[in-house]
Amino acid sequence: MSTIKEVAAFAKVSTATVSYVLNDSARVSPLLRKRVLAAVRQLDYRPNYVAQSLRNRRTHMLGIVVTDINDPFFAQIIRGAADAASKHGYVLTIFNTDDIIEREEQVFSMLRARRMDGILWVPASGRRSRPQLKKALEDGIPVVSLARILRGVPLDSVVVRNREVARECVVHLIQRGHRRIALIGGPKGVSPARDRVQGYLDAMRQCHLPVDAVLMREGDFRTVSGYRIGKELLSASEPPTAFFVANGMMTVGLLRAMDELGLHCPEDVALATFGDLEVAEYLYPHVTVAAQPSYELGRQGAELVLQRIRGELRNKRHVSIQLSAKLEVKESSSLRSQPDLVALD
Amino acid sequence: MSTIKEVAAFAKVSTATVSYVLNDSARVSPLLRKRVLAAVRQLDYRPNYVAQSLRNRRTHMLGIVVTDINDPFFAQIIRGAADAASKHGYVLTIFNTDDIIEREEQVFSMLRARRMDGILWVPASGRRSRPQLKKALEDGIPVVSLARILRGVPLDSVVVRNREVARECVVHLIQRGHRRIALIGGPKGVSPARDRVQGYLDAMRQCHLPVDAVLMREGDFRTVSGYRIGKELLSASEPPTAFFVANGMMTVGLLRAMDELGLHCPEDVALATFGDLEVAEYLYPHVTVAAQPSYELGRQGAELVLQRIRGELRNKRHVSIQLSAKLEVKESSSLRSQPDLVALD
DNA sequence: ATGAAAGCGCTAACAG
DNA sequence: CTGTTAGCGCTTTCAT
Repeated sequence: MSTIKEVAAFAKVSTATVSYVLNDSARVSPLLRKRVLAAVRQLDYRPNYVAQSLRNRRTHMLGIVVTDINDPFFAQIIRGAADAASKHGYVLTIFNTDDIIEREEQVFSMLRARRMDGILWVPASGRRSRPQLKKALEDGIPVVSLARILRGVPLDSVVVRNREVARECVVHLIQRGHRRIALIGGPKGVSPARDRVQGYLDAMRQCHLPVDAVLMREGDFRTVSGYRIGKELLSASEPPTAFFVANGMMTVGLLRAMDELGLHCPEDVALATFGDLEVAEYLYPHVTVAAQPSYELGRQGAELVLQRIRGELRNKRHVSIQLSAKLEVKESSSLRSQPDLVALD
Repeated sequence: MSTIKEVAAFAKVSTATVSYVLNDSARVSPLLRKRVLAAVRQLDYRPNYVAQSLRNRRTHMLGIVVTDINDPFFAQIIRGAADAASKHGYVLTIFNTDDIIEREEQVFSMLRARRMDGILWVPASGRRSRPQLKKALEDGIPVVSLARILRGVPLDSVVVRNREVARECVVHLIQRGHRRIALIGGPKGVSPARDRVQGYLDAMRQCHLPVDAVLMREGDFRTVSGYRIGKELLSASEPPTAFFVANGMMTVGLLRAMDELGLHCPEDVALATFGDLEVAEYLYPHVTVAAQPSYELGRQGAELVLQRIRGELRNKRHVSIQLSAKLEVKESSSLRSQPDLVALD
C-alpha cells in the first residue's frame, strides 16, 4: 500500500499538496491537482486511516458494549447501531461483558486506549462504581446508555418506557379474565427489570387485585431461569393462570417448561412478554409481546452519540430518549373459557 | 489521557525506558522499573493504541463483512467471531454490504485504509471481479471466506457441507412418505444455494423420484421470497405435500403464507429447512431444521484468520474447513396419515 | 542499563 | 499557490 510520500514523488509535488488536494483543505492549481489525482489513481493510494487518526485525534470508531452478545435483543441493537454508524462514515466495534462489571471495566479501559470517538453502553447489572467509565467521560468520550440506566450515573440515554408498557401488558391479561398472574422478572440490579416489576404492581393496583408475593419471581434474563421458575410455579399447588415475563429469553425457557409439563398455551396458561419486534416475529409468532424497538434503540443511540461527537448538543446537559413498545396481542393470551376466569368490564 | 512522555517525565526516565518496561522489550533496573510502574499507576496511563498501531503496523482489528446484517444467521456468525477475536485481544468491526458488490468493494477499500489485520468475508452474490479484494490480498491482509465461497477465488474458508446436508433433509421428507417435494432455493449466485439444490437433486435421484421443474423455485434468501413462492405453489392446482427450504428467513415467509392460506404444518404441508441452531431453537421450535453451526462458523473463521496473521499457516496454501449441520427432526415433518403419502421403508 | 533520536504516515502552521 | 517542517504518541535502533 503506497504512502502519501510516494504519491507526492510520483506527482512531483510535496506531500502537503497531496494532502491539500485529498482533503480539499487549501487551494491547489488545476495542474497540480490533476497530477496528484492521476498519481493517486495510478498508485491506488488510500490514506492510512491509522495515521490520520493519530494526527486528527479522531478514529471514526464507535464502540458498543453489551452484556450478552447471545441475546437476540442485543443483536438487534447492534444492527441498528451499525447501520447508523456506517451511514455517517463511522465503524462499529463490538464488546461483550457477560454482564460482569470487572470485564466491563476492562472493556472501557480498552475503549479509551483505542481512542474510540464514542461509546454505546448497555450497563452490566450491579451498582458498583465504574472508575473506567468515569475516566472515559473525563477523556471527553461521549457515552450513551442504552436500554438500561445506572442510578446515580447521569448520561445521555435511549431507553424503553418499561414501566408503562409492563402495566399495559398485565392489564391486558387481567382484561382477559386472569387473576392469578405470575411475574417472571429480571435481575433487580437492572433498571428495566425494576421498572417492569413496578408496571406489574401498577396494573394490579389499578385493577384492585391482590398481589401474591409467591407469584413474583426474579429471573436473570436468561433462558434457564425462565425454565426453572416456570417449572416451580406451574407444579405448585395453586398455579397461576397467566404469566407476565420480563424478556424473550426467559419466555423461551418458560415455553420449554410448559412443554415438558404437557401444558399448552393459552389453553392451560396464558402468557404475555417483553421481547423485541424482529425476534417475536420470527421466533414465537404466537406469543403476545410488548415489542421493544430494539433496532431503533441501537440506531437512535448511535445517532445521539454522533451528535455529541459533533458537539451539536453542547448546550444540552443530558438527553434522554424514551421509546415506546407496542403491545402485540397474539394467541398466547387469547380469551379462553377457563372456568375460573372472569372477564373484566 | 496522559502520554508516554508525561509518564517519562513523572518517573524521571526517558520514554524509551517506559516503553521497555511496558513491553518487556529490554532489561530495566528494578529501581527504574518501579518508578515507571508507579508513574503509570499515578497517571492512569494507557498506551495510545492508535499510535502503537501506526508504529507496529498492527491494529489488532478484525473486520467482518456480511451481506445482510438483519439475518439472524449472520448475527450468530458475528457473535462467534467476536468472542474468538476478543479472546485473543482483537477487536471486531462489522460491515454490511446488503449483498451489493459495489458496496462490498467500498467496504474492502475501507478495510484496507483502516489497516485491518484480517478480514472475515461473506461474499455478496455475483461473480463480478473484486479488485479491492485482490488489493487487500496483495497488501498481505489475510481474508477468510465465510459460509460462502466465490468460484475462481481461492481463499481460506469455513463453510457448511451444504450439499450432503440438503440431501439428508430431502431424503428425510421422502422417508416420511412425501413425493411432491417443492424446493425454495436461494439465489443461484451464492454457493450454498447452488449446493443445496444439488443436494435436493441428489436425494430425488437416490430415491428414484422424478424431478418436477415446476416445484424447484429460486428465492433470494429473504422473507418475502419465501412468502411469495409459498403462496404461488400452494395455490396451484397440484400443490406439493412438502417443502424443502434453503434458509430460515424464507421459511418464516413460507409459514406466513401457509398461515394466510389457512394451511397447517404438518397436517397440510410438511416442511424441512436449512437454518441455524440458536435461531431454530427460539424461533420456530417446531420446524425440522438442518441446524447450521453459525456460531462455530464465525468462531472458527476468526481463529483461522488469526492463525494466518500469526503466520502459523505459512506453509499451507489454502485451508478449507467444512462443518457439518445436524438434522433436527421436529413436528413440521412428522409422519402424517395423508391419503396420498406412501411411507418408504 | 539507559537515553537520544529517527521514523511510522499524515496534517497544518508557517514561510515564501 | 506550494513546499518545508514540526509534530500526533509510540517503538527501536544505536550510541554511551
